[in-house]
Amino acid sequence: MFVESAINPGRAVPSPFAVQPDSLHALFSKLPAENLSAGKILFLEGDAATSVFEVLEGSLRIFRILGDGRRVITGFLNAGDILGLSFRSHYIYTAEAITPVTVRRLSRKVFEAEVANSAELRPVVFNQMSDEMAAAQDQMVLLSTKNAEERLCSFLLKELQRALKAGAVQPLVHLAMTRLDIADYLGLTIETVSRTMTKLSSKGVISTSGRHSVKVLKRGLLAQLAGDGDECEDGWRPAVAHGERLRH
Amino acid sequence: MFVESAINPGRAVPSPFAVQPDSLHALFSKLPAENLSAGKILFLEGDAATSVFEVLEGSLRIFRILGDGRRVITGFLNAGDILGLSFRSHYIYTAEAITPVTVRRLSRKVFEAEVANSAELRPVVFNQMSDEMAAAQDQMVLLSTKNAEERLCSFLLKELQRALKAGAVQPLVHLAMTRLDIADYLGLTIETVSRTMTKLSSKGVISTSGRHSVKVLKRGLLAQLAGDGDECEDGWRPAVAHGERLRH
DNA sequence: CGCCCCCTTGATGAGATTCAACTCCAGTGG
DNA sequence: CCACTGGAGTTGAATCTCATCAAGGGGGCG
Repeated sequence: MFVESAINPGRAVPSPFAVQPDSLHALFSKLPAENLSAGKILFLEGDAATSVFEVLEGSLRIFRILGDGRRVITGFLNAGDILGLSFRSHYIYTAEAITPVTVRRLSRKVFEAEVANSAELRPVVFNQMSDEMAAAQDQMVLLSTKNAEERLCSFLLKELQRALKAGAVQPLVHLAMTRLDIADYLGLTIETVSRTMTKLSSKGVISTSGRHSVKVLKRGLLAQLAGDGDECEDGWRPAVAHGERLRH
Repeated sequence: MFVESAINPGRAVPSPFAVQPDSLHALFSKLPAENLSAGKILFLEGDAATSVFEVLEGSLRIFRILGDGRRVITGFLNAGDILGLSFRSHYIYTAEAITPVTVRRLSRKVFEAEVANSAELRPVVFNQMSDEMAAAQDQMVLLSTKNAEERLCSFLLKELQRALKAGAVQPLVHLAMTRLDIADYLGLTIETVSRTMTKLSSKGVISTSGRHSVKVLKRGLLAQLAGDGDECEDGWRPAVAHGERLRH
């Protein structure tokens, strides 16, 4: 059950269900499902954060809009994900449906009361928040240091892992979002995303069919091109430049 | 006490003490202080996450090292900050002293037990984690969309706000970290940071004296150059492209 | 005082953005 | 059934910002 707790592996996995899959899920199970059609807003940045959501079906993008109209997508959500934990009084980003979406809504008050009353639930919520934090850190690493190809490969690799974890047998990724979404998520332009996709296709790493379907032909190479293949894996430690460990 | 909860303002503030300043602090108050000299490591990425820390004095950098040796600084910590909340079983980054540092160490087990037993403490811990998440999101926005000047101005502005909040009367910022630290934090090179500093000086926005002292001469212009001056402030809302709100 | 490291400044080049044209596809209505 | 239309994606050429490579200052500490 705690296989996800080894050195790094669970970090990039956005699913909240790596541990104790059911206890959070159960909170929502008796609530009515709500439907959003594609393009509809679930909540806006700046709104009072009154609800926590569970995504039952479909995909959403979460983003912030800057003063000059630029959009930064900070994440995508899919079936099984929980949305709305890491907020104080107001939502710090907008959540919008990419595809038709089904969610369950739990009032924040009830949610907090349930968490307060359940010693089982607390570590699950805590782990969920820690995973979100870890994913944000990964994204910061991607945005600070990776070039266009590395970013796109990282993205495709993560989507592939998600698909496989969700039960896919073929290395086939369905990208619900548009190229512009991917660009805004990776800190690139739509043209650069498109060009890089083309380059990966011509290298034989992937093959695209239609706008939303990508088959991964060379997973190893994809991982290598993603740039963090050997990052701190299996016991590797950064060289300590001029410091010793703190005795304690 | 809840002034920090208005639309956005508290978001970028890393201090955990915006609300209920003392309850977290109190947890650590009876513990012995530990000292680290500059350059010493408090903990390494990948270490078992056994402790939570309170910084009493000094500054630290938290970072990850990539396979090829590149370093990504994901944050800086100062007196009053809490370190080590957002972890699962292992630390996901390294924490290293920039200046001589004094910390108090609380075992994770004890910390979790205390939190479990105190209904007062839980929302404080929760808010602290939410603030960390918000700061991470801000950093993602900075790294995705801002150019070198905007990044540096954002950074200086944040440091200025921290200094003022800490009781500074003059608009004087002390940068404990090196240019390389700033570069690794902002996703730039040391040369670009240096050039941009020079440019801001010659524009009369700031004036530097020595390597670590920066006086902010034109705070308004600095905020404007930071690029998010009018981002969603006072009720501004992003135009909803093709969506309506979900009725609920 | 002198050395070393940190920082600054300059010249060049690579990679991504920008601007622009064109293709492809889905949906619509005649 | 097919032409029309508009959004999404692709491709090309020019531009620009920032990284890289290289050399020179300056401050702090022995």
